Amino acid sequence: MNVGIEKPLSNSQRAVRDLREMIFSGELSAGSDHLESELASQLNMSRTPVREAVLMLEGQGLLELRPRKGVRILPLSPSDMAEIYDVLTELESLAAQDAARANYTDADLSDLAQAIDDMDVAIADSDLDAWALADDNFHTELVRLGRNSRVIAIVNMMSDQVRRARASTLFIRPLPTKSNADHRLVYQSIRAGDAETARKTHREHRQHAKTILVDLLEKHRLRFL
Amino acid sequence: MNVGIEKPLSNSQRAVRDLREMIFSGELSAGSDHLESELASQLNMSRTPVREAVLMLEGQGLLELRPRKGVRILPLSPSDMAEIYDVLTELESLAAQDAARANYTDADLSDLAQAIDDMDVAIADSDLDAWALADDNFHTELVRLGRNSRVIAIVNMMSDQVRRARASTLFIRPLPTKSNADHRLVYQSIRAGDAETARKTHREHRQHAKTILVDLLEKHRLRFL
DNA sequence: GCGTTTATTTGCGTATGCATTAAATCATGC
DNA sequence: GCATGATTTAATGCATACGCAAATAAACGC
Repeated sequence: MNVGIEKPLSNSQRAVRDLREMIFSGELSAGSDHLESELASQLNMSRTPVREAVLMLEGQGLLELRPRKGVRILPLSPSDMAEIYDVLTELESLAAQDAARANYTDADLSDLAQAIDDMDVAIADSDLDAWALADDNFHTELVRLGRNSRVIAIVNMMSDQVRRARASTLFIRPLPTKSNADHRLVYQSIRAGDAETARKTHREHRQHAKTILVDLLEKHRLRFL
Repeated sequence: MNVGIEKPLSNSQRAVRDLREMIFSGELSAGSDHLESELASQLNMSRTPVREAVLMLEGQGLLELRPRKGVRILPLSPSDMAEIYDVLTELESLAAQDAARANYTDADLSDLAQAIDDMDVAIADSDLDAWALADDNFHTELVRLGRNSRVIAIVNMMSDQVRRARASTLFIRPLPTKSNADHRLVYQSIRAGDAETARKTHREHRQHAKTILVDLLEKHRLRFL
């Protein structure tokens, strides 16, 4: 176990962590520009590690480096969300299929099952934050079970981008009371080793989620997040 | 048109370009370690832009930064190749489907058709390099037609990694005489607007290519590329 | 000899300063 | 009044320097 000893994070690592946090929290809002030197002084370090962090986050698609204009926090349009959801749909479905083929024991799948149960509880409590957390856990765990490190990396990256939008989208959408039935079906297919059903079910689930979300964004005229 | 005027590339951009080239050409071989300062002097610049380039390439999965051990050019195992092919399969199939839905004109699809014709010629000539180039073009164009910028970015990234292995794999595999029939079928489905067939056909094509390649690597005991 | 400690080397992370160059501002002519 | 070119401003890209920590070598005790 990790016994409390925190390894001293390097400044550039701190910068990555803190900048991500600032982006997710909205402290750095989408579309806003920031000079390297400003960020550096906010984070109490020199430009060098900030620059390195910014370079990495640019690779993650969270921001954009525009020489002499500053660092721009990338906004997400509905069509960006559509793109992201399409990628997530394909790769998570692959993960579901691979997970089903892996002959996992119930113990291996316990985290997945737990996430589903947590979502049920959250829905019963109408606790949107808890639901969002459990939903994250479900998808993270599903992808982990697929055991494709590239898929895991890409899905995490895309999920990060979605996470930013969640603050705005979470409270305008209806409680996803039905969606957990899909989750359970995916879970059972994996458990049963039925790769085709796992894949197909998850795929349809994700496609449905996409249309719901995109329609919602359009309806609320949320052009950018 | 771009009339010959080349904008002066920044040093870190040059570093990215040159390091990539050195990796693809094998000048920096898979598994080898290199100090930042060595690379810097090879590229005639200071450590700073090299470091920035390395950071970006690390995000692309081409190398790994191991403090005090140097920059490690990442080797690709057969299971890495399997992972990559799985991702490519899913995302390219998505692109094929989306392309079919886009109602492209023959003119829009001319590059795709051209790539297929080029492959035919290359196969007739037994020109493996020409075939590889045309094959690249086909896949690049297919994904471009899918019009999902994230898919394009990810596929390019994964293709880069495959490209490194091609030098080793190209000459041990049989001439892909049959594969072009698949390409044509995908093309025709896109042209006909038959998204399901385009998707399914390309998917099967890619899965087939994966098993061929992975088997070949195993058979030749190519543990790392 | 061999394991342990201490010295030395060396590569990295970061700070800093400067030259470059794009943007912004201003001046000038039409 | 507007456009165009000159001038100023300022953010960046990069080189350089330095301290720290890790790796290696050397010295030492057993």
